[in-house]
Amino acid sequence: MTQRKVISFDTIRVACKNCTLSQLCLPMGLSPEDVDRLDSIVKRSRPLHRGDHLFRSGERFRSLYVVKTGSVKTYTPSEEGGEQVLGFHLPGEIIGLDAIDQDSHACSAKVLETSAICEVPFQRFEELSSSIPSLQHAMFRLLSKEIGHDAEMLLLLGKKNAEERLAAFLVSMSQRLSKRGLSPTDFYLSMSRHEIGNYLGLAVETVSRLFTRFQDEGLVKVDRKHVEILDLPTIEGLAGATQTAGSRRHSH
Amino acid sequence: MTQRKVISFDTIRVACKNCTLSQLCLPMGLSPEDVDRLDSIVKRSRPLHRGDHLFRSGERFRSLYVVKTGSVKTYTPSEEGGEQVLGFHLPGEIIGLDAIDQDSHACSAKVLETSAICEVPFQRFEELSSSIPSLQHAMFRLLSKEIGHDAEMLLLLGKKNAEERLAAFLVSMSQRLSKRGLSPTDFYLSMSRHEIGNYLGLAVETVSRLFTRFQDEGLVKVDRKHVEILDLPTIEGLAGATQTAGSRRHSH
DNA sequence: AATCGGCCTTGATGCATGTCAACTTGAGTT
DNA sequence: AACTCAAGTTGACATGCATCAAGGCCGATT
Repeated sequence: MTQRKVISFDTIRVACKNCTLSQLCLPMGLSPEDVDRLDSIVKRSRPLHRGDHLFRSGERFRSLYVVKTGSVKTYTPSEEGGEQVLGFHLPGEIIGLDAIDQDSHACSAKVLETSAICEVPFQRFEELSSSIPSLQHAMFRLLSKEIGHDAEMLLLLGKKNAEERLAAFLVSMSQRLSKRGLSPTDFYLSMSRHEIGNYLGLAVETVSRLFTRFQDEGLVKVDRKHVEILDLPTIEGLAGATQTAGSRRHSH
Repeated sequence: MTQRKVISFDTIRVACKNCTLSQLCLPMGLSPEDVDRLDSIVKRSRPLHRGDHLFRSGERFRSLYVVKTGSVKTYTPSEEGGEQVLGFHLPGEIIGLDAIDQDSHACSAKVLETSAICEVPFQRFEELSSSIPSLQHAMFRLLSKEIGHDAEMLLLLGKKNAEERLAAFLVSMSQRLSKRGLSPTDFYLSMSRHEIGNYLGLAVETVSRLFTRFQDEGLVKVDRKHVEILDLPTIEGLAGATQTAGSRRHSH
């Protein structure tokens, strides 16, 4: 809850057209004029801090949110404090897509570290995308991409073992960070081991043991939240292995 | 591959406006005129049979498909014949949404029984939905609904035990069939035990044992593909139970 | 610098469920 | 009616990972 550093407002008062994320975000493929129109409906608030919520399960759906800097986790809280982590969201990624249908949020979104967030009022966005075909197309693609990503997670949770899951997690982080211009082999995780385990359907202890094992095998160097990937190809192999020869589960 | 019965063509040459599924399908909330416009781009082919593919992984994406009668499974094939079943699709449900982003199909869709399918060429659909705001809205909701459904599956695969998974599967089938005017307590499953297990992340044997157990406990009566649900409330309880007192996994 | 508490790690143990194997059943074929 | 084959069932056994428990480490607070 303690704020580490004062973030300059200049860093978040940027328009979409100047945003380095525009290739990953909604402006994807829009003309400069259309980007301006989109920009005009986007709200930018002051930075949020670790633990703050963008929205909570059950709340009325009004806006989509885009991570500009920092990171966010989405999760479905259950009675008795249990939860299922649905995802970790990095800059450029859009949050709240699952709420369009029900008009209310089924999951909660919590900020993992000091983060800047863009808010996109959905009704206005819908009007706008009616009049900008390429924005409608970008939105269809975005929703579709989310569905595709979920399908990958289903495969991960349905068929992969603990080792494959953590490897897949590391590869995913590596790729996504890389797309954002950061190092694919040296990064800090903003989420706890507990949250990683929850996300991957594993116990904290299993995650911890796997990190240790990967380190012992020379695949990574881990110091708390700091991860250095030493042998990405091997980790990709572990992650991708839908079934390495002679392994178990649902072969046939 | 053997065709059981000759299906009259009249049963599939129906327009969207006369379709009993219009409340569940794309025409959801459209004016009669707009339904006609949508109808004009929809193609209806002759019935497909068990084992036929709507599309295969890797193929170029051209159309969305809607189940009109029958049922379809989607799955991601992997090398060596393994697969992850992503879903079973009943009348009114739309298939192919995950392919919009990549412009190619990442999964395959196979017909489980003789089925009638509507094909919706996507490019034309996109043009149409630009000019019909309520169609755009319906499509956003549909994509969003799919994302919400996937999130439920993530919770199921990430946190629920075998018993809860099969119960959730039965409840889901019951609810969806009920919405289509069929009995919520008496139905035939078009998929094999193997496919159910694959979908739920369980071994065939586990599924089989659970059906037997549920039957012994008087919750259902099962005869091969025929399922009668005798005690729906209890099954719903098992399915919903995010964590029944004294059970294991990620409590805390 | 001492204390505290959360997070992480490591070890020991148990169980749910996967795996292997044998048998049963029913539908289709001859 | 005998045969065949795929699908399902049931039992015996193996194991990956959760669970339980204890201890270590670091950052925050005083």
